Amino acid sequence: MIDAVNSFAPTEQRLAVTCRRHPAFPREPAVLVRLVKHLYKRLHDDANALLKPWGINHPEYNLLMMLYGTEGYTLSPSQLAAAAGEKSANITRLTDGLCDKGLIERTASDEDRRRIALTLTGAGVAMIKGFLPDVCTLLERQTSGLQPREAAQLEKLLKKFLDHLEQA
Amino acid sequence: MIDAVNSFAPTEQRLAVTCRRHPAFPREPAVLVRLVKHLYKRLHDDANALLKPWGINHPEYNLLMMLYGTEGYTLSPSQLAAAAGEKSANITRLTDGLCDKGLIERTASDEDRRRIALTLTGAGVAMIKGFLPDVCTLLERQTSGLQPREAAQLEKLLKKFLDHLEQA
DNA sequence: AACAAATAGTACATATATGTATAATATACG
DNA sequence: CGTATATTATACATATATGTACTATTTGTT
Repeated sequence: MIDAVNSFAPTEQRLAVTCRRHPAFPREPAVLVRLVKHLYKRLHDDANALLKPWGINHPEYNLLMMLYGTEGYTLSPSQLAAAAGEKSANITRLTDGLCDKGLIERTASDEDRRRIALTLTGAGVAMIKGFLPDVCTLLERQTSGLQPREAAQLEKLLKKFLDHLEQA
Repeated sequence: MIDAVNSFAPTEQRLAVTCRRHPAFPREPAVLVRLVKHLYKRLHDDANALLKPWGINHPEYNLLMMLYGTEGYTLSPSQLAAAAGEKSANITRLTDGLCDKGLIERTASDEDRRRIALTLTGAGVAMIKGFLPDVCTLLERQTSGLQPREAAQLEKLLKKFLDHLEQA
């Protein structure tokens, strides 16, 4: 093993001290919340680094991918917000940038005048096809430490965690 | 069941379409990355909301807790960055704010003149003791959908995921 | 001993993200 | 039908976060 030092150890150590001082402090939830945060920061940074040469950042990439996975490559800002996990104001800011880059376009909705339709352009589709191989490699590398069975179990548990958060 | 609609469904649906279009697209890693992101955003927002009446935000809370869990309530900025999972420039900005609020103080290090010692003040310790009950309640509620065995398994898998990210 | 390389922490310009007010429009209700 | 309520999307002021250059200092190397 190259280097078994666990980057989470400094965090866990401090939580252990807090638990000794306050036996009622819920160690497990505190550990889980911080693991999610550390993972998120790392995954976010790695994706930003890979996408930088393509002139987009991780959230922009995510929006493009959610449109790409939709019939007609089209979603409204509200739908895109839900699919991408972004606040509505951020959707406006991010989609402004993607429009400026010519990767998506905004058009009025036929059925509801309050709504806007966001659609991938030809350039947007081309860019996705361009970076997909690199992104696939990154994604595979990020989770290569997990066996398929473990990844499936992790998915199940993360979903359960998320579902319950949303019922509170 | 009150409302079984799964907030992650819009995301997963789009990933499924992408996988059909690109069989080599790694669905499992893409799902895991987005579950982590959705969880992080939600956990972050909930903590910010709870802490707002205390005049601090989630990252500031986290720094206070890492100091609280340390001998003498003292860490250097580098150590705090590692424990809290924050970039060094953010540590400077956040600790500036906590100093302004009188919750921590900066002093020179005896053993290394490049270093600074960050220490909780009496007011900082008092604030932690003040909000801990509410934070404990939030933490317990956030993970109450998971059985203890599931939470332990989730911790193990998240650690494995994180460890591997850091060996890349 | 002298110099090179690395580390610690910060300043600051820039990037990213958000809360909330607002206007326009659709839907619900009496 | 008229009015109230909810929804959609955005503007914009503010909050949060970061990359990188820099200075001071420590450690490593020759």
